[in-house]
Amino acid sequence: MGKEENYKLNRDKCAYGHCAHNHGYGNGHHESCVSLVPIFNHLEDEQMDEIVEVIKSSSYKKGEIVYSAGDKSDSLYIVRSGRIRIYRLSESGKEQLVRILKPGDFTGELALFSESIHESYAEAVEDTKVCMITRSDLQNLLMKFPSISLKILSEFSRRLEESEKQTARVSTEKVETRIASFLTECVNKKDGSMEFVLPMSKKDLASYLGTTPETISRKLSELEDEGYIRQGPHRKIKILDLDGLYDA
Amino acid sequence: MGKEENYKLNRDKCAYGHCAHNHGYGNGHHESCVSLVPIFNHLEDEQMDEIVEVIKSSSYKKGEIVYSAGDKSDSLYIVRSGRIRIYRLSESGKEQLVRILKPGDFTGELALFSESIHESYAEAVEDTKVCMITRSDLQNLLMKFPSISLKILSEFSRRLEESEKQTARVSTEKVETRIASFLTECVNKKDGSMEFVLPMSKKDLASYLGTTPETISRKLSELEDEGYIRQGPHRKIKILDLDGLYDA
DNA sequence: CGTTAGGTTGAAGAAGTTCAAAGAAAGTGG
DNA sequence: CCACTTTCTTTGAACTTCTTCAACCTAACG
Repeated sequence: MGKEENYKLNRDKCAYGHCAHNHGYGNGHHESCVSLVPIFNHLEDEQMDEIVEVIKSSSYKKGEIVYSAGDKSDSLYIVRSGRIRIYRLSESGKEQLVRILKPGDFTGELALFSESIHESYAEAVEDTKVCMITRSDLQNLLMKFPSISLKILSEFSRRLEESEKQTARVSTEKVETRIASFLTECVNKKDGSMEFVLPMSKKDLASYLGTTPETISRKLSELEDEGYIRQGPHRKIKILDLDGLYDA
Repeated sequence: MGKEENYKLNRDKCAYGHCAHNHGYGNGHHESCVSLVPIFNHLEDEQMDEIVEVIKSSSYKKGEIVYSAGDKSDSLYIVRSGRIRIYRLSESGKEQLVRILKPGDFTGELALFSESIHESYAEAVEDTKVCMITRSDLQNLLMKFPSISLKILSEFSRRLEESEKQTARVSTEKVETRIASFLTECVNKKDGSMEFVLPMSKKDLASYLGTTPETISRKLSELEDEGYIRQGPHRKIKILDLDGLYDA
């Protein structure tokens, strides 16, 4: 479990290594995640100050578990740096990768508003720093600054849309199609460039797409043989025929 | 498309057949859905009045489409009576059932807060009445009554949790397990009773669980042969061995 | 009461999983 | 920086699960 400190106490002392990067950037918010994440960074300085008051900070070493299924959930976690893997274990014990959090993303939402038990696991993929807000503090903030709710609602609806799309994909498309559309989306996110690095291991990709590493490996080879893509070392992938990939 | 009327103008005239059921129930809110749905019914009467002002009402005959993928989305739809099927069409043209809305449920959320194009289809399963609030009206309400946001956030997080669970199920469990856990949940919702009616056709169930009607039919027969359940007429199902079903 | 949509059943074939084994990459500690 | 260990990845082959198609049956609906 990560060490937890009251961030308020440290906000001007820069007790963390990462602060070095933030020195001299202007206003006093750079030291916390408040000014970094989309759900808060639209607020006025004074409002941010109020949030900073209730935020706690915590860090996790690579491989550490942030929370487990069954844990009581009473905080919202916001990633400040690093990456967090969110996954589930099915009844039959298989792992299913739900999503990977990057800086600015948050998790812990489910339990904040409805139930209070986590159903998924959160694991630091690399050394990771997070900000935490407790349920009650957050609810106070939401009542006080309704615009935060709108931001979170916006993020929720985006995520819901994505999750439902993912369900539809896994339940109606065959593996090859799922892989193809995943690759296509990687390109879209890269905005044009036909070359990119897979955002996760093929093992995780298999888990995310609802298949096995063996099948991923085979299907990628097939796509390569058919001339749609080329695989480089270190998970590098180059799309050779985007349109062909779509139809495949 | 359903006929649309400004509900405000009619709220005291009872232009709708259903109003007959509501006459004489006490306060003036029973005629609209405001007092019926969880996201609004916790408010004060005066606040509800304000919402009633901006609500429009609309009704759809069985089989009518409420919205289609690709339509611009600018309203939240709240089901007042009837049922609405939400489904997606995959790139390969297959239909995937996302959820079925009952009275009190809402949809249209995605586009209200982030994108503005529907990715799914909404179809009235039976004659259905809905209340609608436009995006801008809703956003005003949310800023004015922050507690509404909390309700919607709560519903979103519940739905998100459910959707992610569904994704995990479809991607890690085999069909028989998915069916078994679906049946188990039907029992849980019925709170104890081991007998219930499938909430949808087996065709829709197949689409919801990511399989085919043929497979559903076969697996249910198998479960029956193995003594876990008994199928009655009219989609009636009785669970004979709940624990066995869990492990199967 | 006939028409249409939903449901069942069989048989054949496709798609994906599993297991085993070996090779490649990444992390660990000297 | 190297050697070592661990984890990830690839490949083959047997096997399982599920889909598909076609036929037939049954319930729902105008």
